[in-house]
Amino acid sequence: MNHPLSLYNTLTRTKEKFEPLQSPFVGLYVCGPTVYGDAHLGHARPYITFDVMRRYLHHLGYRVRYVRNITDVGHLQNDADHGEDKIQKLAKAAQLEPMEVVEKYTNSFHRDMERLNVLPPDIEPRASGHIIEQIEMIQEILANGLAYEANGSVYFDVPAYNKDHRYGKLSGRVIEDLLANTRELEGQEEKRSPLDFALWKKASATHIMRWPSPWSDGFPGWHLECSAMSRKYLGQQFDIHGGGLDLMFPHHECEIAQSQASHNHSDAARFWVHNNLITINGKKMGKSLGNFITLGEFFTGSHEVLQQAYSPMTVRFFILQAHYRSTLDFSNEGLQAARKGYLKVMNGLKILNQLQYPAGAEAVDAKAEDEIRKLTADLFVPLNDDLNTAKAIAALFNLLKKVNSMHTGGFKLETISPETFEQMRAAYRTLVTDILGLKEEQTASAQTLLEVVLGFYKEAKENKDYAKVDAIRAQLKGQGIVIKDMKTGIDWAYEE
RNA sequence: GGUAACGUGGCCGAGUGGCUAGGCAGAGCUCUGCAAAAGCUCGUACAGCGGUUCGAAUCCGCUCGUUACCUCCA
Repeated sequence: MNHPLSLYNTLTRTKEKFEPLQSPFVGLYVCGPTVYGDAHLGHARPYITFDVMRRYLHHLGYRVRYVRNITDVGHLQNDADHGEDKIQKLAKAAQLEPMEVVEKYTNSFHRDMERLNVLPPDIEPRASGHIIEQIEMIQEILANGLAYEANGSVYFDVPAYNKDHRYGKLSGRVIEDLLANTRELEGQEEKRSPLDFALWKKASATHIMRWPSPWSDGFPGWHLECSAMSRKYLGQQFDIHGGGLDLMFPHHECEIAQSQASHNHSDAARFWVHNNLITINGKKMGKSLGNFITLGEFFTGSHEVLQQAYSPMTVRFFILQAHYRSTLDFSNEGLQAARKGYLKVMNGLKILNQLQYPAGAEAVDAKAEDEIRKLTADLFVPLNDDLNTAKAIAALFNLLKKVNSMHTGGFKLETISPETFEQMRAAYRTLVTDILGLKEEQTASAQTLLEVVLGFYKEAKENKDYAKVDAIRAQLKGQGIVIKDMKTGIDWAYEE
């Protein structure tokens, strides 16, 4: 596969040319949601980011297997919940079965993702469905002498592992520094070192999410599922592992250690890719901070800080207008700007679909031809540089100016060749719909009705019945549609 | 405290040594029955102070400020 795609690899802290282990196949694993609450804007970022990555890899000709898990068991807490499972806690409070909670929020997550036009992963494994694989992995690590059992629980032996491998290589941590800053926490007396983390945790008598194992009735440690499931579906070594920056330590660090300790393959994934966080008033949007806005609230506008509802495509565009490794600050102004930008891009797509190359009128001007060819080529260049969607969108706007001029007649279509025209049209469509994953939010039937109304408008206009003309215009404006009277005809556009 | 980042014009946000990023907002013009849309034009930038260089938003140092991870979190 000959292409110039490079990605920033957290492991090496550099951009590296992307080469799959077994071209044309690409294995991509992304840490999925913990399903105990509705997804918020912060969750949308990794899933949109890696959705675009997956779409772009596909565009380049790779055959991608995209695996994104559902975490539905076992996230231990060491704080006020005293080791209770989050899902279990919520279930008790609501008098629900834990799996009922899991199902509810899994469904809600899927709905949100669908609205955001995030394609479903090829495999979406659940942690609860892979207990056996996780137990197997623990046994392997035990056999290699890098874990130990204590009172029915099993812990990963970080200091032992660190003798031959470097625990902390991904996040740049040094074990001595970590030890020097460890706090005394409750329930850790079973551990030999405070850095050790649970592979299997014995369930207390009241803990209802539990599975049998060689060591106790209990549940797997929270880093283990990703290691076990990525190996099962992508192999011991695969191409790309993605997730949020906040998962880098300890989650991904532990994944690397577990994989190395169980099957002796360095790093599990060759590329470790991390998206940055979404902030609100400069602070990370997160569950624990209580400063999050759910995606559902965005779509309906039902949150006090939202000045209006923001559609799924507005949210998607907002996220894509920043590079995935930069923090992105939420603001109403930013969302409103994104909304206008999105509509502008979609209006361009509509225009492009209508444009027809004038038959037999070819009068190619070398300068115009070069200009369009260059603007078209520029569309994809930024994506090869670590998936810079922000820059690609900027390039899109530059081309869009020309497209709009073609539509209004300022740029004569015949000054470029039919081939250049078709290439431009195809490139614009491909970038917008296939790669960036932006789609029309208006239904097709509504558009058909609109054409009918425009017929009446045209008629009133020809009769100089301006009262009717203005009335139709006002009515449509109320629906977010504006009418454009141009020399070349009547058209409509989404009100930006 | 340790580790990792960041600080760009009214707002958002690209940019890893020289070539207009882009969007939103604002001003003007063209077009128009009036509009709208679109196009064209315009303005205030690179936290501060030093340094390297023919040349720095971009490299180095210091100062100030902000954030993230180290504890569940995308």
